[in-house]
Amino acid sequence: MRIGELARRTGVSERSLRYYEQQGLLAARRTEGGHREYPEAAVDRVVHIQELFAAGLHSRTIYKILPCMRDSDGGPNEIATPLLVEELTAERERIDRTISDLLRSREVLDEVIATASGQPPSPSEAA
Amino acid sequence: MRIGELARRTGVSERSLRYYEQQGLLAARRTEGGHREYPEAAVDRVVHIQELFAAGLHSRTIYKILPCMRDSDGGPNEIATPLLVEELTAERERIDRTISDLLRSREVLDEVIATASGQPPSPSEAA
DNA sequence: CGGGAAGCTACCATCGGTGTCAGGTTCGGG
DNA sequence: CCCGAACCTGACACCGATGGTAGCTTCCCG
Repeated sequence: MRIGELARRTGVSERSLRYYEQQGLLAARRTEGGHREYPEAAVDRVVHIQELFAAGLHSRTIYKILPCMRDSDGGPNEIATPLLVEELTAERERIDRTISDLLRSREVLDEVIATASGQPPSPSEAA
Repeated sequence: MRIGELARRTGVSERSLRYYEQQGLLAARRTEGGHREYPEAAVDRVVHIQELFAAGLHSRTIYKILPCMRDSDGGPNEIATPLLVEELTAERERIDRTISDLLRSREVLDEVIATASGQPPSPSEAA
């Protein structure tokens, strides 16, 4: 498929898809005239990429782990090097901290919301 | 206390503390000569601010919810307006989505790490 | 009172994914 | 063949918290 369809099907802008390619995250064959031609598997791959971006990983990190993921494009996988594993472990810890922050902040929001709803901070009923 | 001590005690840079003030998040009395003078409660407040920043809230949003938080500086609180509640609810949903993304991405990382550690996720085929 | 530590303001830089525009080329149905 | 839709490359802008520098002032201990 071409870039327009891929964008539509993934909800990712064409701009971003080209950026992913530039970062080495997403390969594409080219037509004679230079237009990108994506395989079906590209849809899943873009979804994966989006997830990792959403988790705050940098494109360079994603670049390194993509070949180590299962079913990244159906083929067999590479194995992460010890160095990469170390990096991913650090990333994992960062994610854990972020989740903790989010949970705590969500509680704060809930408290403010509950208070405004006339319920002093003990979550029982919602209006 | 002055800004240096507050920075030390909260782990937040002086630069950021001045930024918080500029954004209306953190008030400070001034000495004759113009130096900032913070009360003890500022430490807690900065911690709160950091948590909310860490959760991805913008300073403008933090500005609006700070007066609605308990013990923000020990005094009585304002009650969030319906409009603010709506905004906070949206923010809450965003946080929920972010947490989901993080959990999923963490699983991905764990899988890659586990695979590299010699433990294939499903011991059916070993290449 | 002198001098070094600490503060002040103001400004510019950075990061990185994404939006957007401009100007040109390719594609493909009618 | 023609033309509009789709695509191409390249460049610039943005967001927003934070880092850093420069040049000057204030603070406070000795």
